[in-house]
Amino acid sequence: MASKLTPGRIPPSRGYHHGDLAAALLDAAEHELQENGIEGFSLRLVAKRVGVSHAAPAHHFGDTQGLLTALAARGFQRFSRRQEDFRRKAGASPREQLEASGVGYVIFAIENPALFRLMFNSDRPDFSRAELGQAAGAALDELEQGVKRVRQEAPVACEAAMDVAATWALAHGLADLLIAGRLKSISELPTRARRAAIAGVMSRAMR
Amino acid sequence: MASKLTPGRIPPSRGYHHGDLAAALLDAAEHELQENGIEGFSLRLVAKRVGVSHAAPAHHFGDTQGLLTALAARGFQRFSRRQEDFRRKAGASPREQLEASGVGYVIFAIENPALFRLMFNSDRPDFSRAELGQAAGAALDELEQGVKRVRQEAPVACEAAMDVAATWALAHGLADLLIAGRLKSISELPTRARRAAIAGVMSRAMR
DNA sequence: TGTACATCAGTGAACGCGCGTTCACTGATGTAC
DNA sequence: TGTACATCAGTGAACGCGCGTTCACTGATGTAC
Repeated sequence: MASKLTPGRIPPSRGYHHGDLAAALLDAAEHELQENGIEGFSLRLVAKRVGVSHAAPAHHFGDTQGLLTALAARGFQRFSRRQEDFRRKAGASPREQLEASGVGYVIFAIENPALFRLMFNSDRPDFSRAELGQAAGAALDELEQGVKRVRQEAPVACEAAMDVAATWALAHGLADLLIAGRLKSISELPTRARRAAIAGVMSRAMR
Repeated sequence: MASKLTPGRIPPSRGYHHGDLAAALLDAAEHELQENGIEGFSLRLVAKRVGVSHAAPAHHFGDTQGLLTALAARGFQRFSRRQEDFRRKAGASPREQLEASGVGYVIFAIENPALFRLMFNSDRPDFSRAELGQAAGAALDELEQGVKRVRQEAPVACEAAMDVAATWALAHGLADLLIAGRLKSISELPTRARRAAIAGVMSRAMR
């Protein structure tokens, strides 16, 4: 990102220039999304939260869609990384790795419900922009590769596309229902138990 | 609904009074939702589509949220009925019945993507209103009962809550990914093949 | 090191727009007698 | 059957609001010399 600070440079804490407004706007936009939902999202509120005039964001993101596109792209990067976190802590077998991805998928959604909705349930970000299209594609590819590795280990008769669909749908459905506050039998568990329940659902269903 | 026509009564095709404006507004709202998405939904456009002044809807639904709540409630009723359609055509065993519900779940979403999103991915309808809460609850209960009947037939060691979660999540995830235009390997199939693929995913995963 | 200048980032006032809601109204309908 | 009246459904003008966007501007920064 062009506005990224050169390393070691300390941004002035106050003053006419912000220092790293682009990043600050993304953070603020994410909080706005959490608090007001996509339906109540506005550029003016984001600017207000950062303490900057409401015309300032245009210098960095063009328009509202630009900001939401950048936010969704950053979301997909974090989404991939979160799944990687879980894979790193899991066993080495393809199956354990795939399950870990699935758990990471769901946990990310729980940790970032508003962002997850922006990424998956909104028409507002522009997926045709390379920035976002690539980030989203990379996240999906990783999952697809995971499924293929499991099939190579224990080949079965079904079509690969259906394996991918089933695995993805399970993780995605769990994520979406949990953040919508349905499936309270799981979402209301304490953190550790909830995580175990999610892992249980993923592993039983992948069997 | 209070505005329901008494049977046999023919509404005047033109005139100051509409005849059955409440139903017409719901239909128009659904089309608006399809065309503009929830994010672009407005009461004024709905009224315009029906050809009525933009203050008229207030007489029937109070405010925007009232209209969206009624629309979502009607959606859940149709959602239940659609699943029932598929159950009626399926085999009698609990497993076949549950699979049929799952397929109906996904097909409904494909047939009514905007409505499905209103029902599951929006904060705008008010689920605390009895009208909607009951319709949504009934749809879920039916699914839950289906899972329980399968477990009675072939009891396994897992918690019932997890069975429900896995089954629901699979159907829901498939639905949500398909209407988001992801999973193109399935969504771009012709109707019959697509339906078969959905049934395949559901049945393999429920195994 | 100092100065001039170009570039950039953010300001704040102004714009037009569509929105939901309110309100006094009027035309149509149904009912009581 | 006819008339008076209450109720209801829809009108259309008006309101204030927050929105995104535009624009001339100004303060800060970095660079060339």
